[in-house]
Amino acid sequence: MTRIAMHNGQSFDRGQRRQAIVESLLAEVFTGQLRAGQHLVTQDLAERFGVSHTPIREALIALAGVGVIDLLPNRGALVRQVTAKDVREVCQVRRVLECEATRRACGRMDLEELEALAGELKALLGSADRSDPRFIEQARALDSRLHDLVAGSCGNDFLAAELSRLKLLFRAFRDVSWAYDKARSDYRRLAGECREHLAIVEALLAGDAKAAARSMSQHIRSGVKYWSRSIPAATAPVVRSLRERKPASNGGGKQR
Amino acid sequence: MTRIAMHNGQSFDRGQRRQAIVESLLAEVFTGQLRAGQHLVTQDLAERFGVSHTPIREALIALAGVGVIDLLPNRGALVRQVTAKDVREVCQVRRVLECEATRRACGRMDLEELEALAGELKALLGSADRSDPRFIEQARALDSRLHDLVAGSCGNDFLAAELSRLKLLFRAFRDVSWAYDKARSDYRRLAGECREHLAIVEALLAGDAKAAARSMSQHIRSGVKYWSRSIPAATAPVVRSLRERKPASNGGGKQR
DNA sequence: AACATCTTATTTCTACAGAATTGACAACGA
DNA sequence: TCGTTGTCAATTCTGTAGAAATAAGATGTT
Repeated sequence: MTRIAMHNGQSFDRGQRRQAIVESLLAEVFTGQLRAGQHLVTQDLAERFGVSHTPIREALIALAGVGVIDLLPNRGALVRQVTAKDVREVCQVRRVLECEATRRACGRMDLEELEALAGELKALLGSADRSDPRFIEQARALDSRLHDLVAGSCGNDFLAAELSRLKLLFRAFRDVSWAYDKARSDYRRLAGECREHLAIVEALLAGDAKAAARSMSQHIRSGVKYWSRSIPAATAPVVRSLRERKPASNGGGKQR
Repeated sequence: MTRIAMHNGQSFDRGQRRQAIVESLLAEVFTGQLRAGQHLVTQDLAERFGVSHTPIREALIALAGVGVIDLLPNRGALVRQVTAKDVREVCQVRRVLECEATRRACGRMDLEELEALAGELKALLGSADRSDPRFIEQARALDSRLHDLVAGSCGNDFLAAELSRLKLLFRAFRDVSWAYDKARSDYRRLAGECREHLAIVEALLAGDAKAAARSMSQHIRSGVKYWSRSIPAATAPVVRSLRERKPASNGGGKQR
């Protein structure tokens, strides 16, 4: 029996390898171990994961479907170049969908969960030491919880799935462009985010769908504004030695 | 040199096969040759396309990424069951995004193209014989042109790509549920659609983004309302055992 | 540059190991 | 007797590995 070791130490059996590799590679994109523009060579990955190149190839096809890499016929896979424009565009779409989800979720959400979120957000805002690494961690966790709660309560599974895909893309893009520049985890921004989150949660608690959607829109807008300042510099220097060529369309991949 | 023959008679060389197979299978889903719930067997497909099962597998992975089939580990691929709920959910998302695209496109669009569309829509509405098969054809063509024009002019490539993906899904769902029931190509509905299209185009010509988005929203809403009536009946009876057996003695018996 | 050749990497094929399902058949209970 | 249930071998299909085919890029020569 063959098993493969993944980033998280788990191993997987036959029939689960592709998925395991997909997740592992995603994690590597998030952490910046795989950089934008980088050429992924199937043979190398195969050796690294201790499998043949077949499941690697399949994982790459799946990743292209998510939109994290580009597949060029006969020339392999590239971690997607991310321009500020890409991030802006993804965020515009995300904003529209998050707002819709917020409107739909309003009034159908678990109030206890919302109250708990509100409480934790307030506690976090009141806490003295914002440079505590745990502050960052908690802020991110709360962000995830809020967005997941909204998506899960919007009553539209397809919408929820789309949002989780966009979140994934957004995270990948953001983290790739950040890998070089840790200083960006800027505390003022995080506190601002908390306040935005709180505004959303309070509108949701009040059952005011319009206000909640407005707050959500504002929240994402200010995020875009913030990130887009940091992105162009990070994406510029990546040289692409491959000749530019058209057929960007893989199976389900986004064309850009 | 190996080439494979596709549904449309084209053939493709190495490096384009997966894409070709994806498109071919998509077309078969559209036309109802592949029905919801049907089990896709890689070997059969491989023989049918005259390739080994490797590129077939890859195509199936890509199709799963698009959302047209489900992939069950160690148990192959199923053409997705489509419930009325699925269609509703996809349409909700599509409505939100189409409206956003409409708002963004408003004022940046090619006025000549819009005028031309308006003219053709009016001509179509005025034409006497609505049961002419060409009426249907033209109505659909104009629908495509309008939505493509909006998507292409919205200034957000990612949004445009998302819309084209949703359109694909929507078409797949609609056509699968229709394959049995041709009578659904109902002329009154088509004429109504034309009027909705005309309203959108006129608002766009007037540069009234709000009105255009509202018309677009109305257009998609009325579409959903219409389709969702026809879908439950079509999706209910498609239960079948996972495995479809070939007649042992006669190799000529086509698998449907 | 233009061309021929070499090298590397991708794509496809073939073969086989492991899952899942079928179908036969026996044991059991009504 | 009939129908149900459980077991097991046979079959079919999926998933992976490894080899073969071929395309793209690199190198070297003129």
